[in-house]
Amino acid sequence: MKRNSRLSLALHALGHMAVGRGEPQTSAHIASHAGTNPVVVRRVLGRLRAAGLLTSEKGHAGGWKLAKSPTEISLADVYTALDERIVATDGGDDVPSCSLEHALRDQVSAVMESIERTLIERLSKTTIAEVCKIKS
Amino acid sequence: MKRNSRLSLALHALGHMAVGRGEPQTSAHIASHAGTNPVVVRRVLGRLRAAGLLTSEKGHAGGWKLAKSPTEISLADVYTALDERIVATDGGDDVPSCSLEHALRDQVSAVMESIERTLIERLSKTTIAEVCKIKS
DNA sequence: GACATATGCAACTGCTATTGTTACGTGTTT
DNA sequence: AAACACGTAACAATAGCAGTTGCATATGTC
Repeated sequence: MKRNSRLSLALHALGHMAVGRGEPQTSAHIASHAGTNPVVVRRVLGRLRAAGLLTSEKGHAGGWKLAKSPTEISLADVYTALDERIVATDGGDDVPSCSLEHALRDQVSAVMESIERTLIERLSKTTIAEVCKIKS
Repeated sequence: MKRNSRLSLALHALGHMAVGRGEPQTSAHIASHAGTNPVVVRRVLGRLRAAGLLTSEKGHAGGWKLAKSPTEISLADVYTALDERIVATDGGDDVPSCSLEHALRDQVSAVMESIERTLIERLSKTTIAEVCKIKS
């Protein structure tokens, strides 16, 4: 896989759950279709569960299910659940040295933050249901 | 440094040039203030020069200068000059395996592309001059 | 209870992208 | 000629992830 694979994998997994309504999807199943490893799937989905987007069950007939309706899960939910901060560089905390550099750094990170917010706002306008309008 | 350092470094460098009007900034000067290496600075600024955003001069009193006014350089110019595609994953060309997976992949990349466009549109609304409204 | 199944988690390996560094060439000014 | 600054190639060091293995835990079936 390549960059941004966490977000991509998460969306794929959510897609599987949204399409196969009700029946829990196992990490092994998702992994085989996504061309990756079950452990990797669990790692990513674990974050989404921590954010309350889905639930998991152990044992027979276990697996992963959506915690909400696909129409209630936005891409922003997924993005933030994964702690992705694509644009903004969270705190490069080295000494500001000169004051001009300090001011510059502040300006730059302010703009980055602003853009990050714009990105999340855009993401919040698309739901999992829309991404998976394939057969729904 | 950390991730996304190219964009950040580029903005810092452009900031220095915008503030120190006229006088060319050397890569060594920028590097020391940005806490990195002159060669790294040249690597990044070389791309911006290729995009026509700035010029460089060799020899005594040489260095880097803006090719346009700070008000004419948008963040989108910098972003595209660096060939950054933060959101979209350009062509993960592995076999689609099952058709559902194929459709899902298409949907996801379509959304990603859309978001990338939104991001660039947002970036085009901010200029270097605005980022450096420190003392202008 | 025994067993199969599936998640939870930790530790380790390996790969890849990027940064940092050194070295040397080229052009420019004094 | 000498100092200066960019241009570029080559290499080392690093960091972030994906991938893998192994084992513990929980759950349903027989």
